[in-house]
Amino acid sequence: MVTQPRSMSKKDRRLESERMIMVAAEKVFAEAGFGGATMQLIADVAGLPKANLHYYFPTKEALYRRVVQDIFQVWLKAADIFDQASGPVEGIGAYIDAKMEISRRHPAGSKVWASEVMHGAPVIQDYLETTLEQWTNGRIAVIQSWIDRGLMAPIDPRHLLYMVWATTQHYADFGHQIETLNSSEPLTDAQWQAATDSVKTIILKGIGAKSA
Amino acid sequence: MVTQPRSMSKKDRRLESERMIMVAAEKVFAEAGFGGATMQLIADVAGLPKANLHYYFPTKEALYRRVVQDIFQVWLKAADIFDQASGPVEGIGAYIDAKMEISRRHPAGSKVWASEVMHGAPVIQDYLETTLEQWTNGRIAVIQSWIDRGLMAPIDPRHLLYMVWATTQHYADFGHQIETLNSSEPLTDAQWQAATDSVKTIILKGIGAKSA
DNA sequence: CTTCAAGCTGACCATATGGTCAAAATAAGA
DNA sequence: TCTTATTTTGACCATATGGTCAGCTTGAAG
Repeated sequence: MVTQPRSMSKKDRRLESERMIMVAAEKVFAEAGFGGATMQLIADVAGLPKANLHYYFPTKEALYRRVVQDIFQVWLKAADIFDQASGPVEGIGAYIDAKMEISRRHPAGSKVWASEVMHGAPVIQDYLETTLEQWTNGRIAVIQSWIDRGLMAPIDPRHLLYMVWATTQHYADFGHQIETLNSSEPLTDAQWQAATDSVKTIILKGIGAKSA
Repeated sequence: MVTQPRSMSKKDRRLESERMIMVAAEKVFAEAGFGGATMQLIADVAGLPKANLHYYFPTKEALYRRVVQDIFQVWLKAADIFDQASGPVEGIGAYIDAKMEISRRHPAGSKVWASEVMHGAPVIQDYLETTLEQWTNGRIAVIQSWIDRGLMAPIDPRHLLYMVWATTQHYADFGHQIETLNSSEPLTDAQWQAATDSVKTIILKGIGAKSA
């Protein structure tokens, strides 16, 4: 078994090409929106001729859909931590950590998601109605159990989730505004840490979270 | 003095026409993004021929710029309450009330603003660097004075502001997602009130706000 | 080496879009 | 009523864009 194969199989090359295109597409869709993005620009960013994109992805919509689906998966995976927690301090705290990390590492993905939802979720409406709703209801049940066990104040779990989503994603979606208000400098490690701490402090204190 | 003048002056008619176009434009820009919006669609929504739009607004960018500037004004005005407050409970509480009300009444404007910032603020960057920065610094000073007077916990005022912005605007920008998770029904009056209460409760408690 | 399927690409096309313009319609003032 | 400035609009244009396609290249299997 070779750990770093010099040459890839055909299947691997195909996946690799698709991956490169999707990375470029995510970036361009995030910067220009679906309507403002052009296949030509995505091709340029990916360093490929435009016709090559259409070899791997038949239409702009198809490419966009794949990008959004990809982001949604990252989104959901970040929530695994949530379930293994014994109480709100650990669970919500870790969830905020994870979501802030995603905002920092994958701001483009967050923006594409935000843009998609803002425009009425034309391509992932079915995901919202199925996967997201199930996930949300599951998490609401967990939070409710914490409330029932007296581990936090009787806050409506739904609005708590919205607040966590809104606040953490804000650092990605509105990153440009935040950077501008930071003397047009990207946040430093320390500033990201301070932001995360502030968010966690306010929310955990705000819901009266107690360790289990 | 006639309270409801049957006929308007030339100036009024011009303003009225511009207003109608901008209302239509705000809606279309919010739904489709700048790139996805078309002058033809805006014209259709406004009930005017496309050429008429270009009589009042020379280019798509000019129209868009006016729409964004308009929104920014509403944004700033909502903050007046902030200053007249004696302490964080009244000031931040009223600010959250006002911003939630805006999210409910002008979701399209919020979306246009979000879209603009997400794409790097190509047309209102100067506003971010001047007006918004000044406004923000002013509010930070107010919050800091509250902290100094022991009226709230020593939270970084900047991140507190971001949290208020993020959370309140989330109800407009992600309104579609929220509606989907609400059995695809718009939030009722009671649900909006519950949302506002939840947000205020968590944040005010989270920062340890005391009445002055 | 030959074969052939998979991968790649320049050139091309139909359409949609932002924007223009000349002429018609309308309204205001003398 | 006549004149003039403003407003309105259908028709038109140049360009950009999503998508197609025929032919070329590549590389693996036999």
